[in-house]
Amino acid sequence: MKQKGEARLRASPFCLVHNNVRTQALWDNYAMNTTLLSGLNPPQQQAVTLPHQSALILAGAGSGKTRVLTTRIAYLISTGTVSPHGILAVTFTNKAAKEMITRLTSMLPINTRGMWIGTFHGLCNRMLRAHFREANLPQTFQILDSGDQLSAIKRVMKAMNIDDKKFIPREVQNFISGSKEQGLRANDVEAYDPYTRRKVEIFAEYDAQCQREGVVDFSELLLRSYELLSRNAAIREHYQARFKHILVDEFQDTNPLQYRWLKLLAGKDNALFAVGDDDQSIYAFRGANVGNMQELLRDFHVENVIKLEQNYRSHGNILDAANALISNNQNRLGKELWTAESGGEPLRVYEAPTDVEEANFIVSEIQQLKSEGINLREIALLYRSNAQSRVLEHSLVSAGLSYRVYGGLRFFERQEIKHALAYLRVMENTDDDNALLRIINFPTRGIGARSIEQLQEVAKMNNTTLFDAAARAGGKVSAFVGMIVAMRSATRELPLPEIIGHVLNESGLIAHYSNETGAKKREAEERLENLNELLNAATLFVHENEDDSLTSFLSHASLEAGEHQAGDQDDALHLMTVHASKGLEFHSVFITGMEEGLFPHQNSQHMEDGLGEERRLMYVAITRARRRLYLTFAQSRMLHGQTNSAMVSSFMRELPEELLHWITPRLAPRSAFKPAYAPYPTQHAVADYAAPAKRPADMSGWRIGQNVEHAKFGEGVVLSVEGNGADARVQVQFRKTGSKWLSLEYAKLTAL
DNA sequence: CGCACGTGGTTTTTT
DNA sequence: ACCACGTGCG
Repeated sequence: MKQKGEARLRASPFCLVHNNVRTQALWDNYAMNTTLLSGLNPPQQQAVTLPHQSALILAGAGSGKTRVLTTRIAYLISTGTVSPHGILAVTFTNKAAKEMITRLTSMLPINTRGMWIGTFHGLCNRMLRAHFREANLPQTFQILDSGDQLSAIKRVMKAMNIDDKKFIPREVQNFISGSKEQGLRANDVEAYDPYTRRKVEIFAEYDAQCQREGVVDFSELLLRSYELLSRNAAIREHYQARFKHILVDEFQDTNPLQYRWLKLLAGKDNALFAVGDDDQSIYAFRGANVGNMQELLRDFHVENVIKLEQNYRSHGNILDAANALISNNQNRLGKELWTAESGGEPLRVYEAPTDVEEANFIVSEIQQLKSEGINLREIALLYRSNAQSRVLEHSLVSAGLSYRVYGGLRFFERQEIKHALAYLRVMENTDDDNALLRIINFPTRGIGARSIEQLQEVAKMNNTTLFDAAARAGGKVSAFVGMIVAMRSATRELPLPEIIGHVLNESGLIAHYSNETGAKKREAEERLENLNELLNAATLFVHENEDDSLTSFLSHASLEAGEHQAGDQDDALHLMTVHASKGLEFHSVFITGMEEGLFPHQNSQHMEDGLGEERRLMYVAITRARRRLYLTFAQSRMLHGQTNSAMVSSFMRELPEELLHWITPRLAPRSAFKPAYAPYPTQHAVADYAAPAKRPADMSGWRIGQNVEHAKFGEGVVLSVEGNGADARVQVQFRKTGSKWLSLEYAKLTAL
């Protein structure tokens, strides 16, 4: 066994010899490392065993990215290259961080304590808690989630007397977060027009308000941490001396601020090990900058990019389709997936007349798959936008198939949970006006809008927080203050779950929901269950965390809004957006709504590299499938209450025909195009429906899919036909001018 | 205070 | 079509 491992290592050009330091520890762990490395392919081994230098690992879908990342850490530690203390591993989601810890625990005989493994936000929070004074924050600073941030912005705008019609709070929020993600404070933003200047003023006021109230939003966690490191040499040097190895997952998703944060921590001596896939960059819309990959190569003098191109997930045809599609993108770092598996099945394509029929087809296929023994949990229905799930759900319910929709409201975002947490937050930090406003009159205790306004005026006049103003008020307001103070002293010595139990009762939340009757009864019962679940979450938290303080739990609640729900066990279909599917895999995948305007989405056209991002999204969707992939589309679909006709997605034409099996009659072959127009036929949705045998010409003489020419509008394709005789109208999608309804009595249409 | 009605928005979303 | 949110009335 040992011999075999040794032979393999010798045979590999990427063996331990890379590591020039022949430490005793290395030798001791030789056997262990052969185990660690066995089963890795050569590029994976090369990545895992790289010497102390910065590296970019281009890891394709299903190429063992997480495995390489965790094995790298295990390798560094077991060879004695670095102690756990010197490891910083960063992810984007809590799920990914947990996964990494779980895998490491199973690989290493030591526990992961000492390493910093977590999300960007989690780690920044940790750092700010450790240096709250230097970061100019109260010890018990609270974290605003996006909802909290939005209400805080609305409050600022109200105080500034700003018309929320002219300045839409949501947009201001994007502006503020967007700026911070670029590393910009209000006075760093260059504003050349009055509108932007006003937004900058709101930005500045908002930050001032957050500072007064002792709260930070998500991007503030990062920015504040970045500023702490850049301004405080002692702290910066401390962490630079500590984290010899910095490892980043999903590097293509980093925003400019996150990249600067990483650079600062890496300093000039530490190794940044970045794993990512430019072809799976699908979060540009929220500030991710794929360009960071090229910058990394330059800034860190990365000499060799290691590519992980062997895919262990999908059959050949699926990969071939993905490769063909993504090859249409520009400026790729370059990478082509391959597999040792055979070609497998062709991709199945289905064209439905309507979205409802598309859903019905999917249901019947699922029933077929089910009868073949495929578990429902191994099947995913993917769509570009959430609105599409509705029709699918309807059909699934009728067919009695169980399913789970991902991406709904999460646990800590539920109203009743937010209320309960708000009580706890005010107890922790009375300056948190956001939290105070949420609960001062919930459950209702006779403190109306008028009283609250008065409080706000008093607070503003005396330059204090609402709680201080409330403490000086009388009547019901002072009763409220008394309640908070009493809660705080009554729970001072209690363990976390008991603190929460006390607050749930004393606040009147339990009583409030218990008293609901009539139409709201059911809803209230569910809310009570969730409050009970909050107690369970607290109990679990105490078990799992060393620091089981209330502050720590509240951070946890903000940073980890809670995995979607329990119920992972039951065998149910997965319904989700393509975005949400990243990182997952299924035996069978349905990519639904393959229509121009939907996927690629219409709005992507106005954005730089919008089509490229949509194509990457499609690439992600395709590569989720292990064995079987369906692509379905509908000629007409109900959207925003209106039935729309659409052409098939231009992406369909980017898939090699020989990989496709058309269940419905297939589209006209590529030769039917005249590529005289734009390089991508998206703007001028190209006419390419073959005459489907099933749909004969109707009384009007025109049939759907017919290629036509109009004297004025040029070439197009018939999307639908309506009415007869003098009333007959046809809807035509023209290459150049979009779709139009034409009355057949007047329009001069010629068949092509 | 709570309900009824009106309005705006509806690509993707983690922290 | 549908949902979330805000305002105004009883």
